[in-house]
Amino acid sequence: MANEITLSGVPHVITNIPVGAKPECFLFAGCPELIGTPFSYAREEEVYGEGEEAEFVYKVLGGAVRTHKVLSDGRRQITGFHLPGDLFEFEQGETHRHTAEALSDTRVLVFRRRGIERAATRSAEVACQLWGMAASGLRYAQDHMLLLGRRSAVERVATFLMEVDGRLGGTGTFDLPMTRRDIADYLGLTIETVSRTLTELEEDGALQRIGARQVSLRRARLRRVVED
Amino acid sequence: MANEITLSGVPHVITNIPVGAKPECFLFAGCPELIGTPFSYAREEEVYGEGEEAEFVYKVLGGAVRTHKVLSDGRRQITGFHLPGDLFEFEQGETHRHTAEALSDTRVLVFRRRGIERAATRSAEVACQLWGMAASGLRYAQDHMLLLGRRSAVERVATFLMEVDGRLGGTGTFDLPMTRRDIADYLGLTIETVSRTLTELEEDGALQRIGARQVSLRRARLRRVVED
DNA sequence: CGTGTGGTTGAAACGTATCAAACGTGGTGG
DNA sequence: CCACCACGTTTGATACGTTTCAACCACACG
Repeated sequence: MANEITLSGVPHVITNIPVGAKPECFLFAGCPELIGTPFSYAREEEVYGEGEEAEFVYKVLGGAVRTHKVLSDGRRQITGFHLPGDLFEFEQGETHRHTAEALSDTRVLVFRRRGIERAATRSAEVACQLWGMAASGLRYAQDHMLLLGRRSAVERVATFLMEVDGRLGGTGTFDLPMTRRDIADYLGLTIETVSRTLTELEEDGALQRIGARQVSLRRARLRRVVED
Repeated sequence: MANEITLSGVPHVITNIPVGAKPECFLFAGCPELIGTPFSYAREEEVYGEGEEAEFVYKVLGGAVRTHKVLSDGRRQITGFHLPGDLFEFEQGETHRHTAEALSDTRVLVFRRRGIERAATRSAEVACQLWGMAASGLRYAQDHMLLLGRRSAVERVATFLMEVDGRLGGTGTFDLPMTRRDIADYLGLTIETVSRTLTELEEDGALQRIGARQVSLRRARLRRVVED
């Protein structure tokens, strides 16, 4: 992986613009001054921790990342899964409000927050893009509030499966990239409830499972369960 | 109330800049081109409904507004209470993702979304302010996810009381501006549980009540309950 | 072929929801 | 001015869904 120096797990960005940078190196399409540096994390490796200084913004190239918050007694709430193409931790503020960890071996692009902020203060277009991304993150979070506050376990799991399916291409058949624990901590349930709910959905013919990870959704039936 | 024409409940903004506009008419300090128009809503009146075209951004001057989402069977999740000074519905997008209603008689300033977007595309500073506001809304929503997904009823109510206290001046004694139903729908509980939890907290000496609305918090004890 | 990790299943406990009734307070009309 | 009504709140008894604790299973890995 070029353009990268690693020093005790922390990415050190080379600031010179590499010649012939590929388009996917950019933060946004049409913003060539913001070049990311590739970086990799192993399965379960921490990308950053809550409270740490927020120096970078991340864009997932391959693999997946989860961001979460924890209470002192260990209760955990996952606030998002970040799949290829997603940007995360582009909020403002000095320190990280989450911990981020790689679900599987993951490649990301890191962008200096400084550079992004400088670009935003100079270019209204960049700033508007950032506004838009924060706004869509907010919409997503508000939808998830409704799920956490008001939906039953079956509804949560069914919603989750349809969401992952959509983000993974919408074929209806895919491998869950996360463990039961991650799903539970995302949905505000326990692993046992997630597991039981999956078997229940399978018995109702709303999905089929092959092994623990692969699922084939009967989307019409799942939609009936969610039934906005 | 000057500079206002009402037509079937919808505010119609006068686009001429009024001479001698007061500073609190502005969306941000130091952005004189964005002038708001005052408007009022009665208790329980709808400000806008989910799915409607999003034409305005709102800033609360007095009173309070709640924004919520509903499922088809009536289950409701309040995503935020908006008190004097707060801006809301400044996200991007064509249509409203929430319904907004006045908790009590409420005065707001409305700003044309068009004008704000135009200002944002022209001024990086404006766009950065909007980015910042969306980002802080996102942080707030993520904290609330942790509450809804992982905290018990007592913790939710205690957190809520401390939050309202902080936003109402932090004196420890205040009148709750919303009903038990609103509190319940904000915290993902039922009104009965909210009520029982309040009596429980009172019995534990964590607060005192006068009537249904006024509370005096023993903040040290409440903090022990929350105990991040 | 054992060992570890993640997943499933079962039984019982727990916390919150549900249903129902009583209470209190503020507003209205006699 | 007081009686009455309506609405929001509190309290009680019971039901239900999810969690907890425990055992078991399946698969990957050394």
